[in-house]
Amino acid sequence: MINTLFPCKRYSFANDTILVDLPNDMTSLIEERKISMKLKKGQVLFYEGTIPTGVYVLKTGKVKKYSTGLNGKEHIFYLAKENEIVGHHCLLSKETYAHTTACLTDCEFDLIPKEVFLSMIENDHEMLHRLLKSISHEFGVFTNNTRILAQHSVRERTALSIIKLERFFDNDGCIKLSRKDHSSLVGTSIESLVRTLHDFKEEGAIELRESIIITKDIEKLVKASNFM
Amino acid sequence: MINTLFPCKRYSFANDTILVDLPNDMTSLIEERKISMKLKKGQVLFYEGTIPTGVYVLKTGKVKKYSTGLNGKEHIFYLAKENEIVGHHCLLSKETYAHTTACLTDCEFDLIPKEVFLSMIENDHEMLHRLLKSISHEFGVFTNNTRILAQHSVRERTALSIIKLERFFDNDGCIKLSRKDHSSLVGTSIESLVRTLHDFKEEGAIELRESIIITKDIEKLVKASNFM
DNA sequence: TTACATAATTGACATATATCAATACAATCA
DNA sequence: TGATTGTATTGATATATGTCAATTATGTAA
Repeated sequence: MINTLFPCKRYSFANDTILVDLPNDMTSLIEERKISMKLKKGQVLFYEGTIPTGVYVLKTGKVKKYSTGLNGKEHIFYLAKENEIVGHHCLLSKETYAHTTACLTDCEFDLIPKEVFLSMIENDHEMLHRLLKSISHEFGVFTNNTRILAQHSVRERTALSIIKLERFFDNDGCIKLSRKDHSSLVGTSIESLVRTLHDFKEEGAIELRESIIITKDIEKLVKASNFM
Repeated sequence: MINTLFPCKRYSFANDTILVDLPNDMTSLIEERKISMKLKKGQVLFYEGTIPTGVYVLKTGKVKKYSTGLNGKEHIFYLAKENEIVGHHCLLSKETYAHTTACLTDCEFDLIPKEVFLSMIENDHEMLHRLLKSISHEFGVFTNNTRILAQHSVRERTALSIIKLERFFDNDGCIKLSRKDHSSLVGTSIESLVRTLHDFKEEGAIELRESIIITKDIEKLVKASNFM
């Protein structure tokens, strides 16, 4: 539905198909070598500046990716959910992590050790191409995101964030995210976000229940986002 | 010098080593199939939304990459110069161009046709890895850029832009860029940029001569950028 | 349950920044 | 050379947004 109203592709990363339908030997290699792990809500998967030990497959739960700026203020530039790969960029660029990844909910991960992952892309062309395609696609998404930050108002960015968050949570329009995280995602202060949400509520675009946002009228939000 | 004052790497793309020291058969393949072309200052190399026909190697000159937003306002997210590859992302993601590329100066390009480039990455692992590394690195740079847009003031971003532009032009501190382009790069209005430049001049950080910026005191700019 | 901590909201206010309008300057061309 | 066009600068003003402070609501542990 929302896809007809909104060009979602240019606005979302979606790297959840990199590991599907791999040849059997790959799948069994992963099964054999993967390290399963669980983290609680709020815990950090890896920190900015540290050295990658592998890539993570998020089995259940949701995480935020952010870098830390002035006064320790978080800037969330991406949310990931089930079946997405996390932490592959820095492994591929052979650098330390450029950002921190922390859990928004309780999470389960499979850690694929560095050498396993690297040997996989060394031996499996299909996977290498998927990776390349995925990362190249993200380039366009980032282009869009920086433009939106540079040119759009807080009100417009907030509307856009709700549209994206509805898709991300995919739960009857219910969005569960703290005001702090939400404001870091939009790139504004908590207070400005709260006021904008209040406006959208008044206008009948959303409902607010115990800090949960429920979308009511996406078309109004699309109009408010002023994206085209 | 500036490298000691400033962590340049996290702030610059630098994809100028992808094609150097390739095996002889690659180099001769490129030589054989490349199409040389020249464009005048102001001309467009390719437009947002069109289909890629190959990748371009910028031999001489400088270009801007931008996407067009509200009211046709440009958002410049990257400047490229001699020896950089342009237009490879969309070829790899198999999408239409996510942005426009236009010449800031007279330019010379080598166009490597799509099928030649794709066969190169198919057959040369080294190049594939360089590409992957380069694009993954850009991910971290973009992370930084969005954070700077979200959290830093126009004054801070302007200072940062001058520091980056000095490196980019690499010409005794002389920066030649129109106010319009410069403001699109910083993500602000022309007037706000002009006023900020005026301030930096007053403070002795830069000089302004016939619309050219000459850096005088980088340390002052680093301080003004407030980047750490 | 109560007490405490954390999160969300609201209000008042200061200010950074965009916008509109006018002027000055520079570049190009006939 | 002057005329014309585009670019840069300055001024005045409105407003969106951030900040600080106070209040209310919510969640959590004893």
